[in-house]
Amino acid sequence: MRAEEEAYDPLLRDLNEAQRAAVLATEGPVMIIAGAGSGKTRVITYRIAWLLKKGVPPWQIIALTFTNKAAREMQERIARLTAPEQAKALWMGTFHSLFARILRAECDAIGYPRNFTIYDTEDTKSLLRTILKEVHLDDSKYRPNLVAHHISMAKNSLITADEYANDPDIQAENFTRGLPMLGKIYQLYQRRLEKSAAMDFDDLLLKTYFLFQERPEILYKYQSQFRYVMVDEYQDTNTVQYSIIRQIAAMHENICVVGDDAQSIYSFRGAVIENIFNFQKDYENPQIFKLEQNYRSTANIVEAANKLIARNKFQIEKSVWTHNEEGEKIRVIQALSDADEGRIVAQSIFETRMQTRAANADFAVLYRTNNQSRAIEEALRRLNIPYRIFGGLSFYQRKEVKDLLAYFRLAVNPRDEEALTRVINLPARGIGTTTLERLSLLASENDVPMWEIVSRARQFTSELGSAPVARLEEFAVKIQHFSVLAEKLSALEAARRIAMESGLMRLYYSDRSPEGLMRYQNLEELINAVKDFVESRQRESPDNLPSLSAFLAEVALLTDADEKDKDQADRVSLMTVHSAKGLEFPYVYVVGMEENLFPSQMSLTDNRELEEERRLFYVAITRAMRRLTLTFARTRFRWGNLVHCEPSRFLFELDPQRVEFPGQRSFEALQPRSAIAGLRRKSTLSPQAVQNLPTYQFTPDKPQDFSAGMHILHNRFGKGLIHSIEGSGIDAIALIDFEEHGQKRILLKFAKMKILSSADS
DNA sequence: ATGTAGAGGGTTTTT
DNA sequence: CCCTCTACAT
Repeated sequence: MRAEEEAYDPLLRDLNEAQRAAVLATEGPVMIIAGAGSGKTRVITYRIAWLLKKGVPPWQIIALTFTNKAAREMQERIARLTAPEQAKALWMGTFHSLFARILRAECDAIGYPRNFTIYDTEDTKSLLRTILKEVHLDDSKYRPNLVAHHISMAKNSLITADEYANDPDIQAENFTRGLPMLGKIYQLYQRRLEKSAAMDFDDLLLKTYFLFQERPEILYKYQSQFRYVMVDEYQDTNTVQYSIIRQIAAMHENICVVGDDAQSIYSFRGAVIENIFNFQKDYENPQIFKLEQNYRSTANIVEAANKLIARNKFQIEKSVWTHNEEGEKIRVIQALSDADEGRIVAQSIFETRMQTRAANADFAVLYRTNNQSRAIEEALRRLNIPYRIFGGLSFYQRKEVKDLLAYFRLAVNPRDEEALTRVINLPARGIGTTTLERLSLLASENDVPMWEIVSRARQFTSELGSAPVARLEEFAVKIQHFSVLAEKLSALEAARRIAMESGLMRLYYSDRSPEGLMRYQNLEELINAVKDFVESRQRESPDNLPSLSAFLAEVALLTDADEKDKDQADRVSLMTVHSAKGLEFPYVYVVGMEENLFPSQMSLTDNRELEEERRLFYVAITRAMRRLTLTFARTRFRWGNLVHCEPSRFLFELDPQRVEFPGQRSFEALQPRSAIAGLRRKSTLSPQAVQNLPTYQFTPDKPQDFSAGMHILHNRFGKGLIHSIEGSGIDAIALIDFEEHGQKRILLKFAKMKILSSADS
């Protein structure tokens, strides 16, 4: 197609100039920096539609997203732009789901069965608890949550269990952390997963990486297939994701990454914001497009957000602007307590609805932490305002649902030890803790999955006793029967029969309490989910019946955000700022704008983390289309006691021209002078100075500013702690312990380092 | 084997 | 505060 024809293609008419350029640049490395509200999703979907229109077969395009929801929405939009069959044949989905698909196809190469189980975080923690108990480690010191986090971070950084356990630096670090056994636990955990034919979320990525690394012919196959690679939210990729993308894209280099460094908010789970900064170095001659026109928000909101984010030192230069009207000023409201804050928000929603005829669904209340929802909920209920909470316990995490799923899992993969221990005595069949302990011991002595012992219990009669053996045999026969059902029947039939014959339906039915009833209904709901799954699969290919194992494969990667909103009722949305990313609402309330909450107190000591909090606030602000309201409370219940709160420093970082204080004369009137002075002092950088800084720059502090005990950030070696300083003046040399690079001697006059926190803080 | 009381611990964010 | 785990009693 010629350039002039392209300009007339109806597909391109809906795009502005920058968007169109980004869509048309299909070949070679491309980075699209998409400011908030600049039509990012539109560009991705149109770009893919354009490729399809040019005749690229859909299966040659892989498009990676972070949530199933994003993938689904884009796929739907592409289906509308092109044809549904085409959209369906795209490799479009989350990193986890697409790589799980590849791993199942290539399972032989990694020594896993096709039906491997995916452990969710619950399973992971439960397995860790078991291991900790077995090696007699104190789980209040080795908190499963903490251990899981360290293992996850290691996996996200491509460090295997053996590497982790054998690396002297890591060992030393864990020793000083007071967790010397971490490496050992990681190894045990990994062996246990493999014995269970299970993978955790991170394994789906890590094992894909090593598969490609160790089997070039398999990598070659996928490299050849995926001629076009697209990655959404590139600023949130971690090291494994980044590395796999490089592997896949290496052949054709038709890679397009889309993101916004200003919205990078997931470093806590291993995201490396540098990935987006480094794109220009990683790929040759990349084309860079910046989508800077905001279509979403009023000028007041856009400008306030710009000015706020300009305070961050690490960023890619861009200027988001809008043609939209000036709009209302941002409202900052003080509340006396968290309950009062809820009341104010609810009242305001009520009034706004009356004045503007806005729908409930036009409102969102955003908060930093999930537990803040409570006060808001109560207030909304009092005014009879319907609401919906996003996040929290997902359907698939509820106990009874996990119980039945465990039976499904066992039917498909009896080696799944978490599933086995979960239901081996549910409903109660006289297999108590003693028997379970013996089973576990036998399994590790014989180095086989626990299921081996259960299914051959008779051979261990002397260890287990004859009564338990009889019960175990009965249980084993039942599971084997379920396996046959799962193999022979459709997912729905198998699910129904397993639900009945496992005894779970009866168990929960017999509980006549309201909670019991709820649980029973949830089981039915799960069966319905299987039904939906079967029906939607059959719509795609009517000839073959989807199996239970196919259902499990899909369900393992669903989260609460993906639950179908069958309930389209008109409700106010309540959610964390994190889960609001990518969404927009006409009226947004950001509550809890207080020090130690937003920014979170965990972030205060580390400048990088504080910048991430600021980006998070940027995300919050830019969700709003028409009106943005920020509230903070002077007191709040925390851990059950009332604490005094200070307004967030972020409030003081907003452009005063764009803010108003309904019912207050000014910000100053809200508090004692000293508090203001203190907050003001913390934000000394003038916005102009910040804006004039070059792209992704690094401003080092001066040599004389450093002293022993400081935490610093070095431009090459990363984070470190100054051990001591020898000499003085221009020849001073610092001995620094770097987190990643060990101890180094650095001449201060040449060092490019920043102070993260000083010794006394 | 099941239930209850009491202690202890956790609050950042999630595929 | 609220949830979960444990210990102990039944």
